[in-house]
Amino acid sequence: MSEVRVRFAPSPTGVLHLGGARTALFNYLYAKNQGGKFLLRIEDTDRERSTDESTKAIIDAMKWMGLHHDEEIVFQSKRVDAHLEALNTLIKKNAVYKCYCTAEERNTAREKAEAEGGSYIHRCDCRDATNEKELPFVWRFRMPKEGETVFDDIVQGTIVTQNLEIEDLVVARQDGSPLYNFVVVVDDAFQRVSHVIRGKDHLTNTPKQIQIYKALDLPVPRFAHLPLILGLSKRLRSAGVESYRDQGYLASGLNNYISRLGWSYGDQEIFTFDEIIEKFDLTTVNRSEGSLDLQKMEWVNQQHIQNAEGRLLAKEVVVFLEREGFSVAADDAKLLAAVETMRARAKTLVELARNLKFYFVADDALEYDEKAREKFFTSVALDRLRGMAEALTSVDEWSEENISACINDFIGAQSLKLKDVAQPSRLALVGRAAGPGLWETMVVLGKTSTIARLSLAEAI
RNA sequence: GGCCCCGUCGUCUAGCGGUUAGGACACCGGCCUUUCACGCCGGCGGCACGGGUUCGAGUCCCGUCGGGGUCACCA
Repeated sequence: MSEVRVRFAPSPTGVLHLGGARTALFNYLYAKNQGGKFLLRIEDTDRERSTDESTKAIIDAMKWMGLHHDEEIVFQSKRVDAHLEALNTLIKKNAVYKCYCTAEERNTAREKAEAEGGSYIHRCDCRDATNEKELPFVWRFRMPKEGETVFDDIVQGTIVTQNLEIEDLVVARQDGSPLYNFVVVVDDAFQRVSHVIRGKDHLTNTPKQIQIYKALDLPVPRFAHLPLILGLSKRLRSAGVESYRDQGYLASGLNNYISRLGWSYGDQEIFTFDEIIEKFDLTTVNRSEGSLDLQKMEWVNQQHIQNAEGRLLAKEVVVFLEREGFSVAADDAKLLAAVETMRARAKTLVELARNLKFYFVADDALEYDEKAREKFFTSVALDRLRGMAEALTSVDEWSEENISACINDFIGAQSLKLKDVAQPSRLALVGRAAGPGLWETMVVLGKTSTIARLSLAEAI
């Protein structure tokens, strides 16, 4: 069996949005699952709209997602010679013809067709004209007029198109520059692409391209057209992968979520990246289109935050802590410990970083939640906090066990219950009425900070 | 409008002629508990509609309706 070679071929006209990201991901997954190659081609022949910034943004986004391409990136704009050569082949084979029709002529014909309630398919006398004219022309492809074009789409099933329904598409502009449906064939053949995996919006291009493959005597690849992602609000639609990265998504979480849009593996929801690669199967991809569910996406990300290796999570969150104004080393022992106390409480890295701030703020700069302060910092409570602070000075080995024993002695001596002091102390230590368990919080904070914060607590 | 594709809880999905139609998110209860989470238990909620085929249809066929894609000298 020949090697599986797939490609992702974005046009660099904007950011890599989720739809494109999923196409790239599915290509990558299929390639890796099959032990094949994942190629990247930048379709930058539309000079008007293509930008270098966009190219860079797409490459960066893919890199972040972990979708590393094999072989050199192919820039379509650098392949015009090959395109022109292929065009020459078509000309020699009489597979294309000169069409002299003007834009006005086409427009009136189109309007007429639409007025009659049909669709416009360009047909003119140029195809059968025998005499050359000294007029501007485009090259049109001589589409078969009879029969049908059939292909077996891996996800969509058998697609049959009547050849009469396929237009004699223009293959090269008046200025001689080749057009998309033509160059995509030339380039896919050049890169020896075995499977074309792309969005379903390309479905109607496929029969045209198949006819071009045949005219050029090139092997026709297999096709797989992915259902589109619907229900994206305009804002979500335009949001690039990097905006999700900035919102605190882990690459593994984002990949997991978007892979499940159209693909599934029994009842399993959470997958590591390697697991998706191992289990991915194009033939089980759904035909129906799906839509984004931000809440579920967050939940999936949360699961990945919970499962992530501690050092990796710490490394990821450092950037977000930086944004909150805290500079912490990725391998800082306190950070590592702090992350462990908080990971179950964050859906995103942004949230995790915010929750972690209190560990790193100066003891006398800790701010208290106003509502909680009014509720818990009663004068009785504050007395108890100071008592606790004093009792804790006697703890030598600063462990959860010893801290817990010390505090229990303290409250036992006063016939109190843990409930009586838990929330006031939490507020004094964390600044909020919610947070990790007290003992673990104290351990991470350290003896000095713990005692300082308990003593510093004040009513308004 | 022509052509093409799709249609299971609100959302993502399992199902591949015989199931009490399963799971997940969200939502609502409860448990756990020093708070908030996490976790656990339970609940709500679905085969778009109408015809066939069949002993039997979410599963097969046709139609209707609904949704989407595409109809460039863009990619």
